[in-house]
Amino acid sequence: MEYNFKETEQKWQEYWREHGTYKVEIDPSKPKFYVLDMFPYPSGAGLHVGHPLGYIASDIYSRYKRLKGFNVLHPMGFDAYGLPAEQYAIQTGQHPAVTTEKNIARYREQLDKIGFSYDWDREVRTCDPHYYKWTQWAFIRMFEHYYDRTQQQARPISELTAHFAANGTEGVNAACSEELTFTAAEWNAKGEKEQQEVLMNYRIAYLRDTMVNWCPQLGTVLANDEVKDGLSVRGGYPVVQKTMRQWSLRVSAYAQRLLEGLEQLEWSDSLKDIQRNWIGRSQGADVTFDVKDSDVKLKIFTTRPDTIYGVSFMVLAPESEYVAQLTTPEQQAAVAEYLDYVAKRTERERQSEVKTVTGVFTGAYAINPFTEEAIPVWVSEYVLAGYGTGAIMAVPAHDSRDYAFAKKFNLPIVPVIDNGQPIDLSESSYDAKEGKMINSGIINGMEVKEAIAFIAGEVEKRGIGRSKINYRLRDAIFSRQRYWGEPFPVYYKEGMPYMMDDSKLPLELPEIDKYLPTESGEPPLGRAKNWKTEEGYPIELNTMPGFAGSSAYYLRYMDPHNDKALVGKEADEYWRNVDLYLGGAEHATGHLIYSRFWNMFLYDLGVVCEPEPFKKLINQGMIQGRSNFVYRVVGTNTYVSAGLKKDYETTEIHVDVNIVHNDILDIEAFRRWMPEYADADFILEDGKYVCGWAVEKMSKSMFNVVNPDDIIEQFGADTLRLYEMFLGPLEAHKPWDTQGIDGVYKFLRKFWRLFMPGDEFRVSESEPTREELKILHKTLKKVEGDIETFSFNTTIPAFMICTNELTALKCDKRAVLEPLVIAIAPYAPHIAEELWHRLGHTDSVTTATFPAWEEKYLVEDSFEYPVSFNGKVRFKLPMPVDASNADIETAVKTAPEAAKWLEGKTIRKVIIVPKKIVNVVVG
RNA sequence: GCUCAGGUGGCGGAAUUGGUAGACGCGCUGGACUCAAAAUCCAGUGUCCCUUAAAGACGUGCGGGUUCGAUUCCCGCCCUGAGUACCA
Repeated sequence: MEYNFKETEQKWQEYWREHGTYKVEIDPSKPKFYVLDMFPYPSGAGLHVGHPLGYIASDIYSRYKRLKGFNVLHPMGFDAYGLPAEQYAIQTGQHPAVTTEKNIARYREQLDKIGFSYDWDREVRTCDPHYYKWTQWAFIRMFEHYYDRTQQQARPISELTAHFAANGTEGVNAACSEELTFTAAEWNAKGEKEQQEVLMNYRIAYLRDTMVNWCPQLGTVLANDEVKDGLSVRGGYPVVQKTMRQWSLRVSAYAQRLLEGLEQLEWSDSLKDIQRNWIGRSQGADVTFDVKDSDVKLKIFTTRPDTIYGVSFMVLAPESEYVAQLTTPEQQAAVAEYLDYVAKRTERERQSEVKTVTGVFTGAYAINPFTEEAIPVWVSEYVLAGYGTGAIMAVPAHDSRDYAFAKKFNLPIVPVIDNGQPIDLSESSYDAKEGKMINSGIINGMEVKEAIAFIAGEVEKRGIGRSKINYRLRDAIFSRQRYWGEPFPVYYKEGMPYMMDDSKLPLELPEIDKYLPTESGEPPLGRAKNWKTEEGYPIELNTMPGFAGSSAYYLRYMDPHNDKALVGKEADEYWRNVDLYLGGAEHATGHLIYSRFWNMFLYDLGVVCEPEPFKKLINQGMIQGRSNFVYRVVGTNTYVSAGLKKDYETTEIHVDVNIVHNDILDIEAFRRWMPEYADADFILEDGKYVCGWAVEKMSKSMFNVVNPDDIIEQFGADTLRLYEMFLGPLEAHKPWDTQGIDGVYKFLRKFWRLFMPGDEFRVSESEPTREELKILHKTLKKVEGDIETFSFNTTIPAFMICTNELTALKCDKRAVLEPLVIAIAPYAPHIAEELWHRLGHTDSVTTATFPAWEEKYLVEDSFEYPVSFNGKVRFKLPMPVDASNADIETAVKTAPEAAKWLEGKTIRKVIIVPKKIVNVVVG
């Protein structure tokens, strides 16, 4: 009887649902294991075959861990707030909640068909008030805390106000937007509003005028990770810099901990690297320069204090406050003109024209504290306002950007480092941190490293600066001018923001009639009626960004129905954190940073017991599409086969991969596909039309989307699961090609036939042979080793070989077949469940124990005799250490084991192979 | 530019971490079964030389090196992909 996947898969999916097979509860008697997928945003297009790749891998691992005796938490949910639903709402008037609900239902339906072991009772949706109540709750906590650098943790803002009242800013070491200094008396003299303004400088969630990435087309601001190459990641619209009053999260306060925390994590090195670069720690020093004929102290940040004798000019960022302070009356007009030019440039222009050097002289001169020389102060857009102090000392001889600037404006280039060979400064600067100092007064002759430390110390001694660490990581802008997001639990009194009481949570998203900004330019929530507190205070009109809801969702899965806490103590202490997290690497600088920050904050508050949310992380690769092309002869409706196209001038046109088989076009289907092709002519080769192909992103516009539903319909879910794993290494990007799926489909049917040699299900209870046991244990060992290392792609061949070998032996022993059913269950749960029940079990295969393999069955026993192998004879011999080929030959000849097999034969070749085995080719 | 990952048959990819390169699958070729097709099964399939086979030579991006032995380690290039981009 052939395997009927359709009937079987449906039957067991229903069984699992009815029996609550995948429901999980806290069980202190078992070790826990938490396997998580990055939850999807349910888009209108539904899933394509690329999406489930990671889900299948994590499901295999979950099922395996369960068979290994772990209590496995494996939940799924939806990142339900997002731009597409809102855009759709703007166009159609359809409420985003309705669209989202519909898309989720579709996703759920598709996911269910694949046979995942999710505990759906724990599902979370970020747009559900029961869920976002806790997003709002966490935000309020961030508002109520500041970051104490001395204690290296978040502390209640009340501690800070108490300190201010007693000592002013004296002794305060808090993360802040700008360093403030005031006395206790000054603090106490301030009014409520003034005090609140000061505290805003310290709060972890704070409201402030900031330079933001404004995207006019989307009508909203974007975080740094939502912008790429000056364009919005979603939509690809231009982004400009603009000052706006926005909520921000003081992520930068956690920079050092985010950096150090990486050490403990089992993440790929490349992913850790991306985060390290994003955090961008750099060790240097602040140095203050006096300004000639002025009281202004010009503070700069440098990582190369050693080059201070080579400073030949200073540069300010155009947005720097110093510009106004330092510009001389004579230069006023020129500077104003330059600032105007800079303001008009978009972020994209600025980035694409990096090589173009621009700038203007302020007219001011700074005094080099070491040489006492007066050096000109310039303004240029190559210096960024947001990093360091927004001002630099320029050393053109040893910094390529300063070099380009000096060349353009004819400023002096003074070498201060000698690396042994003559340094040629006519073409480029010498940026390396190696060599001896020259032309450098007190540090002449020192090595660069020495000089850096010396000058840093000297600067500190003279009180004109101090060592400083800067981070590239910026605070996260947290306001979005959109409708479809979490409302802020914030109201305004006399223009100052106040948090709502926890008892008012969740603050539910109000209904509005249209989803566009208001006529006066307010965000969509400006349209909401009665959007005020009971006391009549107006409520915040912005909503939270996409990453708000996804930052702590893994905690909510632990205790999804708890109405009293984000996560209860018991649940948190049992499940702790995610043991295995699977998702795409594109979240490296967004979600994965924000989540770690959010979790560390909650850790500081004692809400969670682990400082890091995701212990081990695997980035599954993307499944790309494999597109097919036809070639239209220019100016005709004639299409030429790929092999002949070089003789014609052609246009390449995407053709639906679903009407192409093995790169051969189904001509009739093509004619039916679109009206314009109805009377197409073809130039064939060998009677066939051969299509071209290319690997591209899987997308509708390329006509290369493959829907998992179609694959399941044709081959079944187990085949889809196996094939997705078989395609290649989990972490690699790889194209989907349906052609190869036959192989695993055939394998499953062969596996089935092991139990069904005739028409009847039949296993024998007799003792297996040593050979059969060897095949079994070899396979079990391979499967276990592969799952533990996430090499799922090489497990499938192991199952195939095993099945072929057992088929050849006509093995029907229960003692061999039953363990194989358990071993394959994580990969192909439906067929395994069916066989398990046919084997006479009444419980689910998920409650079985993963069979242990034993070394004793794997020991090679045939090596005392030579085996014929590709015309070679193989011996087991101790491998001679440090032996030349000749020595090995001697060793072989004289070895007692070998003598009897070499009698009267000539050794033609000796090959040493692993495990001290020698291959001898005899003539 | 900098950082990281990678480059193996017609294709996807293996190779127990320095030990028989190309497992397994696809595709292709031939055969069995069939009136025929589908399905299934069997055999072959890196390149060159050759009627075929044996035997041989060459083969893991390119050029060197270490080693008895290198896809694996080292040095220098080339190419592809990803991240990042005036971060001082």
